[in-house]
Amino acid sequence: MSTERKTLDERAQMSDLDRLRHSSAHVMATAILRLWPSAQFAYGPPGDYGFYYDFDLPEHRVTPDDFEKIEAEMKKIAKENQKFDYRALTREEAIAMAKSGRLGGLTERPGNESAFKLDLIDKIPEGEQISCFQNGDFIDLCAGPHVNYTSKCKNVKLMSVSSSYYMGDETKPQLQRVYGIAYPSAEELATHLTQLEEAKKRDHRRLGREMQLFAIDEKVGQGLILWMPKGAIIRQALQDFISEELRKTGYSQVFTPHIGKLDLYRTSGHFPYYKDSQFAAIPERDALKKLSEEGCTCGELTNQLETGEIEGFMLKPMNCPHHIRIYAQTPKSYRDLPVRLAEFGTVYRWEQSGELGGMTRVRAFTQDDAHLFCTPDQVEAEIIGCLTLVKTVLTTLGMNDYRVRVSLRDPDSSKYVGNPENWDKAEDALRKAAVWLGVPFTEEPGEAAFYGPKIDFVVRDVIGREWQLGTVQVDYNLPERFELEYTGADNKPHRPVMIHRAPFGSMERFTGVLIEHFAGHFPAWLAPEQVRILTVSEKSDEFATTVLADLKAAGLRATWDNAADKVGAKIRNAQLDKVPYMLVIGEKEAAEQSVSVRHAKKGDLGVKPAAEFIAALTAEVAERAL
RNA sequence: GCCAGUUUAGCUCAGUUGGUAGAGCAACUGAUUUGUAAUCAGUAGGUCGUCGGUUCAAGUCCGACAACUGGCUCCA
Repeated sequence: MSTERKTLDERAQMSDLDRLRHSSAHVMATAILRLWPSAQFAYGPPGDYGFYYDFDLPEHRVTPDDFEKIEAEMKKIAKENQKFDYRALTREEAIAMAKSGRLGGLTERPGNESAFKLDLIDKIPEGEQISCFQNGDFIDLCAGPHVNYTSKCKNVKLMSVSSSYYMGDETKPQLQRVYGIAYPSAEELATHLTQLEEAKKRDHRRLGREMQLFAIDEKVGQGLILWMPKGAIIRQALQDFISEELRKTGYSQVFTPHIGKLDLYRTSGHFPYYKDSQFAAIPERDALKKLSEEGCTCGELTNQLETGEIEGFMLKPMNCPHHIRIYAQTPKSYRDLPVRLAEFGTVYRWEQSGELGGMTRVRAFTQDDAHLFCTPDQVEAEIIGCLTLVKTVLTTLGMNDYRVRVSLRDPDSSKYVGNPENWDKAEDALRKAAVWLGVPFTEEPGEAAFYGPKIDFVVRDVIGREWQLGTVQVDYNLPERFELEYTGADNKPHRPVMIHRAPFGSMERFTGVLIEHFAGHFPAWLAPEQVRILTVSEKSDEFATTVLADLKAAGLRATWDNAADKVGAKIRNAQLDKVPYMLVIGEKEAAEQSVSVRHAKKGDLGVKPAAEFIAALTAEVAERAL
């Protein structure tokens, strides 16, 4: 949520829904003031599903226990049907009202001036109309627009309380923030709440545990994913899929260690510049011993590691430097380019503890990484190759709702490395590639990294959340820092361009998003258990044994539920385990060598000869059908 | 890292003003041989997140720490 002031134009275009939500924020502020009159409000915009308001209230910490009270007051205010009145103010009037505590208050509040409102007034450009809105006794500095009456704001529900920094600035004091949702009708509100329940059911953290796909263990460490056998099957299937595509498109696969010398990262510029987001450096054994004998402090050690007086190692925060050194092993000619080095490379980053969550934000993750080294002329074709791969990946998985973000440099800034002509060329290449791709894309000037422009794929999941997954980045910086070269047709040394790309982003985040995308119902090629045989009674055991052996011989992941349960119970269990195919085998099927096929999502698929089913499923898996 | 909330059996949860820790599901054992979403009975399972404090007595009250959840900040 941007805290920048919206222009009047943007405000005039505010949707009816946003008006309702913004007005609901005012109603909530009114309610909170009735309960705690000293509250000082800062900023209360509409959001995706509702609204929030940030405020300072030292006398009371709002907790979810207070929601009932606040909501009751809000309902009362809605019932009072207060009118939202607009009033234009001169800057002097506005400042006077803020100083008296009247802005963002129900009354004048001597000795409790509206400091945030004063600051907001200060931020309103000279010449722009300053205004306030009043509903009942509550007056708030506000450009609007609003709904006409508070009675419109009756379908609201407070959702959570949290904290935020004023203007999103970490150095500013923390405020309390209460989030609520608001809809025009009670039905829409109820629908949204139902959707939230559904979303909870497909939460990858919950499904990951229930389906035993992965675990995060307190003893192992925060943000460190343990892939359990079933999760590992999914990951392996995904890696096989990528590897196959890489072979088809001329990549070379490499392997590199998980650590590298600090000097490597001094050259790449990642150490010590990004040291706060990396695991601490590992000093060399001998250096450590010597320093300890000299009685060296921790601070001195850190210092010497940074300056390079003592050497050490680092868990790799990215794979590029290793790949670069592979490129540099032999002299390259323009005829050798492009060189495409791929690796499922595990990297380690020290994310702040509060940022960790499930599989989507972790401290050790494996990128489906590759680095392409090419001539400036090849950049466009290589980018198109990368985008094709990302598109293939997303299409294969049925993730068709995505947008593409092209991050370009800020033309007014000088922080970028590489020469402007190459930047123009690369940005143009990215733009062309995005057009060629034929999906909606936005250009975002100023969003490029200092080393080059990039394209990100932002995938929208089934419940509307967006995830940044695949990425393709052009890099002029690292080839420079590592002094990479190739010999051109002119027999002179040239500097290659490097492209970083990862279609999944990381195996962890991608799998997490996939779990939610499929709600745990993976297509057969990914499902940890593809088929389960359910026998009706022991009378069919002999045939079931044959079918199981045939399934396994066909390379399918099959099991047999031969417990003494009723078929109904076996189906229920298989269904809860989200096994895509269930084969019911009873005396009838055994007699005709057939299986009664049931699909976890499609239901009853009828009786088929066993051999026919096995052939069909084998084909389905091979073509990675959804 | 910051703010807030949460933490009781593998899972979902109950546990009264402080007085010997409970249910359902799962697991295990036995019986049942069953036809498209739950067969019956029994058994076992807990240092109530960890450490400390108050108290005759702590799952319950207080403190510190940890993990998790929701946000904030961050994501090369």
